[in-house]
Amino acid sequence: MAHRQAQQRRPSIHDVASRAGVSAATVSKVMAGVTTVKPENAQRVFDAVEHLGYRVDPLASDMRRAKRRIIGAIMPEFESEFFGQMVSQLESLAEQRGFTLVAASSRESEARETEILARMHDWRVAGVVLAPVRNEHGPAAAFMKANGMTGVLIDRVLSDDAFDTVSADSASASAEVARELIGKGHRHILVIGLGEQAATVRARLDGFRSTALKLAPDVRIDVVLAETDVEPLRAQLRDYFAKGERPTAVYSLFLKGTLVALSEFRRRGWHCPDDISLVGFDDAEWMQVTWPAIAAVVQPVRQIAGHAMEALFARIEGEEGPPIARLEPCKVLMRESVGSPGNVPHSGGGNRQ
Amino acid sequence: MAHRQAQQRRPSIHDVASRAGVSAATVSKVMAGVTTVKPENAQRVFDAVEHLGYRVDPLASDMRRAKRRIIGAIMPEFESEFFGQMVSQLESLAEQRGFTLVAASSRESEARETEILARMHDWRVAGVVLAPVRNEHGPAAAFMKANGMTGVLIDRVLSDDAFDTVSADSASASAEVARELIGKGHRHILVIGLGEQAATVRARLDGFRSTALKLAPDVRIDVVLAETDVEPLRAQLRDYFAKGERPTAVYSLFLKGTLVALSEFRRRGWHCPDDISLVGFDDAEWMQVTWPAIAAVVQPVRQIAGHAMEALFARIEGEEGPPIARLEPCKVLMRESVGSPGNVPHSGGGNRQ
DNA sequence: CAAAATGAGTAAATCGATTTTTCGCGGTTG
DNA sequence: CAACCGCGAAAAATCGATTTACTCATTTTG
Repeated sequence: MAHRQAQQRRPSIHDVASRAGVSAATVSKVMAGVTTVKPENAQRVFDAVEHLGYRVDPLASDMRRAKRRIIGAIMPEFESEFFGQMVSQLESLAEQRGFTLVAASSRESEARETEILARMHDWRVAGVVLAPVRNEHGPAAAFMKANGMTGVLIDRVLSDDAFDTVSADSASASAEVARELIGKGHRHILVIGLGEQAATVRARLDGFRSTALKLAPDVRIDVVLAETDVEPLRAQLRDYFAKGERPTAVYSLFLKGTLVALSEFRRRGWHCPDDISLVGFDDAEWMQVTWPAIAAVVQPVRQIAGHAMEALFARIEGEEGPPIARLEPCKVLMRESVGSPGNVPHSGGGNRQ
Repeated sequence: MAHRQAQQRRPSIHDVASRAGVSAATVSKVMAGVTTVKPENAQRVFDAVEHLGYRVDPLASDMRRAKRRIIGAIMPEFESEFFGQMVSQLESLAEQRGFTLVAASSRESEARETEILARMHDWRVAGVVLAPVRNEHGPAAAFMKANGMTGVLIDRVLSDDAFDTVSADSASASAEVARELIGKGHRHILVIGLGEQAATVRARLDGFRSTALKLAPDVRIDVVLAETDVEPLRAQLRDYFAKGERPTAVYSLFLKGTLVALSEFRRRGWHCPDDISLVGFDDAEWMQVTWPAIAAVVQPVRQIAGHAMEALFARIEGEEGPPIARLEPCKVLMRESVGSPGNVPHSGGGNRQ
């Protein structure tokens, strides 16, 4: 069978060398673009490469170097648009520099996070982009420090004393949300979030609260924070409303919270923005096609990915100096889910036209 | 500086060997669990491993084998829930078997798809899970065949003469959608899709059409198919409605189509399900929290991923025999976006309880 | 013109494992 | 008692590149 031959061993650098009539070392140099090779020999090597369809084996090639051309990426999950885009960006940026990206999901578990990191250390990756499950003080970052790994922390992180960090400017974005809501006349606002991700949640909460209080000292801000999981948050939110609390706006500090809020509104038959307003941190494609379109804070994924990789490669190439904490500006998209309070619907069915 | 030591070279198998007073070969055997090692020596190896914190370098370990313990995954994109979950699943399944998953996104380009595949071939991956941009007859599958790579094709694929395939049973699911819509009394239905993904689109379309016609020979089925991109589809859909066409239900054959349909409905001020019904292929988390909740065909991601990996590892382990085409059953979730035609809303607000 | 410097290339060491081959030794067997 | 087994372990080859050290020429320099 002729097509069986396809399964044969791929040509190695020695096959190329013997066909070109030079040594393997010379072939290696030609492939690396070293200029001290006689043009004639270089040409023979190129011809042999062409004829045999030779390609450098990255695994063998990486064997001899301490830092291999592999970058690790660890994300809490892959299912959301944010991390999906992030992985996609990181992969393309790594590829541009001739690196291979190995991505793994910690599935929101710090234990798994550390395990994955250990495995990446086994691979002697040149660097790691880590979006920690909780924050920069978790066991994963500690592991990286203890093992002298180079890396960059992103997303659920503010700043660190050992690693560069890149994240969205949660505080400023939240301040802008506060400005918008206060400006529309809201004076009783509920903020929901997940306490686990301490650093960012605090930044978002503080940014929101301080600006809101500055603009309207009489504003009432309630906070419903669940510790770790989404379902408890749903329960707490249900309780909160059951007690008769009736804020005019809800600000969700993370995507799943926005979904929870929406589903609770549904349960109670409330409609945005007539009955209650809603803004969420994190944008998603569907938010602009629903009725109403959901207002959201858009994180600059490309910038975060880009600057994370920039910082990472700088460190890989030996850049010294104290860690840098970067904050990327967000965009706030005020869509139809935000209105003015007391703006009682044209009492009828008109709330849908 | 004490913590500088962390950056030191990691211990190799020889370090372990000399500390345990045995040869490297013996250490290798102990690590591999070979039983022909004297218990006493094994114990000394374990002690040395423990003391030095030794871990096998997977890269070096893979050097000597033809098939390395790496699996490649190529998806058209990472941003959607479907492919996000898919990558997550595949990663975890690969890890379970001691393999590392390298994932890359073809970004809906067949050229990129082949490039990525070539790079994975350079890595001598043991196998590839490929979700082709278009279908099983693209250049990527051809490349795999030509190079004797082992792999499994998933998602936008029906069956192949060289590779195992796993995909959702689009035809049956579409038939069920047809049953539901016809059952509710719809007799003028619009189907929208993207022609590019020939195989699956055809299956979904045929499955829907044949069942609908069988149940109601008088049904009118319009089809709006764009060739490659989503925006042309939006334009065509706009034209279609502008001509005065007024189907009572829309069946979207893919996720983005559902978003396009929804946004077109919005533009025209139509509401589901009173003005028009909507079902989409592919489910998403947000679909159950919007008003109305969107009916959708749920693809069994875990089953697809699981069976794809099963098939792949069987082939890696040398299983012979003709390629197997697997179809995984979908679930159809009929949510509020589907109603009966002419069922003019109980003109009031009652449609919200 | 001899000595030192430069250029171009190769053989061999190296990376960190795995696998094959060889070896030593105590115990059988003829 | 010599030839033979078989076991456990060590030595050596291997995987496919890169890099170091070294060898010839050729060229420059004192």
